[in-house]
Amino acid sequence: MQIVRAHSGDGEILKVLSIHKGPMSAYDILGELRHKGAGAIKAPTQVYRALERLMKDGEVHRVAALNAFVRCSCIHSGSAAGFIVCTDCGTVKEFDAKVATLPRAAPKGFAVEPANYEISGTCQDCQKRASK
Amino acid sequence: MQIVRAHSGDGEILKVLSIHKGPMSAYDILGELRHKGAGAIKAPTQVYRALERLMKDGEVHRVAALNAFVRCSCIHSGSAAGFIVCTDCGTVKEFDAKVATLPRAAPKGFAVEPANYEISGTCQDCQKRASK
DNA sequence: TACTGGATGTTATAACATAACAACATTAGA
DNA sequence: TCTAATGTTGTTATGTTATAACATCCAGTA
Repeated sequence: MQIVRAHSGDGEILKVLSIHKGPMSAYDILGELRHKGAGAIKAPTQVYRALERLMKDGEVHRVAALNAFVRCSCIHSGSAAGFIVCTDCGTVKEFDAKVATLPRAAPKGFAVEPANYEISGTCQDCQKRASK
Repeated sequence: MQIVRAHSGDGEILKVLSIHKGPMSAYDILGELRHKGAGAIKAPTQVYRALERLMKDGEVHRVAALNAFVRCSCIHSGSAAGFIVCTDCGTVKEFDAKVATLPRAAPKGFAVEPANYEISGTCQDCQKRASK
C-alpha cells in the first residue's frame, strides 16, 4: 500500500504563499521561512523542490514573467491556468483559460498540454502613473 | 533635428538572432558575439541594453517561459505578439494574438497594454518521447 | 572652450535556479 | 532480522540570468 505522506516543507510554503497573497519569488519565500526560524527549510534547493511538488499538484503556479510563484486561487478548471500580469507593479490576476480561444490562433501541428497561459504587459494604473 | 543613429550592437544582435532562429538567452548571444570577436559587445549589460531597445522597436520579443529572446517573425499585428512555448525542447511558435479572446476571459478592471501572450507547456512530441 | 546630456564601456554584484553528494528513512525480499 | 534498493532530505557549491554603479567618450551648443 502506498502511504501518502506530507513532504517536507510543502505546508510551510503553502502557508507563506497564502498569507502573502500575490506572487513571491523563491527567495522571498525562503527569506520569510528563515525569518520565522523553526522550520525545516534552510536552502533554495528545498524551496524549489517543494514548489515543484506543489505545482505538480496544482496548488501553486509559476508566473514566468515575474520569476515568481503564486498560490492557486482555483478559479481555473483542470490544467488551464491563466494569468494577467503587470510587469510593472507585479500584480497578477488568475483566470480560467479553458474558455480562451488562443489555441485556435496558434499554428497547426504544435500544441502544448497541459498549458499555462500568461498575458503580460503594463496595467492601466501603471500606465497612468508613468504618463504623468 | 533629431538624427536617428543605429545604436551600438543592435545590428550585431539582430543578426545573431536571425541566423540562429529560435530563442536565445542573453548569454547565448553574448557567447556568439565574443566567439566571433571583432564586435563592440563584450559584457552582459551591453546585450541587455541592446535587447531592450530592440524590444521597444518590436524587432525582438522576450520569451519569459524560457528567459530567452527571439527575433520577431512579424506574424502579429501591432502590439499583440503571441507565443506557444514548449518548455521541454524550447521550441517556440509565434502567432498573432490580436485574434485571441483571452482578454475577455480576464477579470474586469485589470487590463494590460501592450500585451504579450504566452502559452507554455509540453509539446506533443516531447510528451510522446517522455512516455516511452 | 567649457558645459550639458546621452550613449557606451567596464567592473562588480544581485537575483534566480540547479548540480552533486552525503545522510537518513522506508520498503521488499532473502 | 538483515540487507539491498530506492527515495527523500539536508547541505554545499556552482551555474545562469539580470542589473547597479560609475567612469568615459562624444555630439551639440551656449
